[in-house]
Amino acid sequence: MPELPEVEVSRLGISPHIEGRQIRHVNVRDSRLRWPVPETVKEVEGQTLLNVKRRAKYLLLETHAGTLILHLGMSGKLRVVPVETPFYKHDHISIEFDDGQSLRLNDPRRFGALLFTKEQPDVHDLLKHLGPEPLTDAFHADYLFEQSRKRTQPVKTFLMDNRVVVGVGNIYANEALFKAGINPKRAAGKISKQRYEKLVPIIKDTLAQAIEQGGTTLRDFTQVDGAPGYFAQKLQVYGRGGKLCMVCSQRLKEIRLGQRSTVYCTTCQR
DNA sequence: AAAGACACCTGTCCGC
DNA sequence: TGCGGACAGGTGTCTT
Repeated sequence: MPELPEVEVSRLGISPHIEGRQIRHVNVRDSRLRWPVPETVKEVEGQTLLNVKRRAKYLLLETHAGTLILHLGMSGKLRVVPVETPFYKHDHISIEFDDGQSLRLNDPRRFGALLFTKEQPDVHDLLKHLGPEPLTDAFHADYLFEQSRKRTQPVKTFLMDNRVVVGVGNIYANEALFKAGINPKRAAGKISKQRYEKLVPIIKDTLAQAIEQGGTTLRDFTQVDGAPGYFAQKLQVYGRGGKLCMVCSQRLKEIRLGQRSTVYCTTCQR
């Protein structure tokens, strides 16, 4: 279920338990993820896990021998449990450490991925074309405005394009556009710089707040598994199609853009 | 070149 | 209660 906030919360949750530990064994219980899990993931066995980084929604587990690239897809979850803990259904990967703990990847839909690269991860095919991180200074209104010129696609699908900016998934695209008062169908190239100046901080705030909230409820990944913390955040439009707008009480409209459900207020969003 | 459709897969929910 | 169909937080790849 991860959007960027949940991936970041996952990173924060697992890293204190596994960073600095030696990897004893990579147990691939089911290699049928989005791409077949390659044999090369075994190259990290015996290595010390140096750190857990994140780029977009990819988690990067770095060792001196190379980096594991892990993606949670739509339904992936991570938890840290003692190696003797019985496997759950859909526990496809178990990375076992020298202290008797293991990192489990549970992913019912198997849209997630586990890959390995010896190179710097940012030159990997999956990562090299990614746009800026939304929470860094590289993502700013001038940049987004420039990228949007001549683009006729709806602003919502534009925001969800990883080459433009990473980490804005369906929930937060809906929420940010509502807060910014922008109709998600509006052509990205026809939106003024002023409106992008309003939108960009809203995207940053929305993601940052979600990380904070997830962090409070999902801090400890050694527990069974956490409820998605960011659902605690009040979602104003996502999942509320047909219900009343929390601002103006008009009925919220639900449409599909790029095959994704899109909810907005025809009064508040122009 | 850009935009949109499709594909991958399992679980859940809704209407009949 | 059972069954078919639609849908779900992502994203690479194919088709227009």
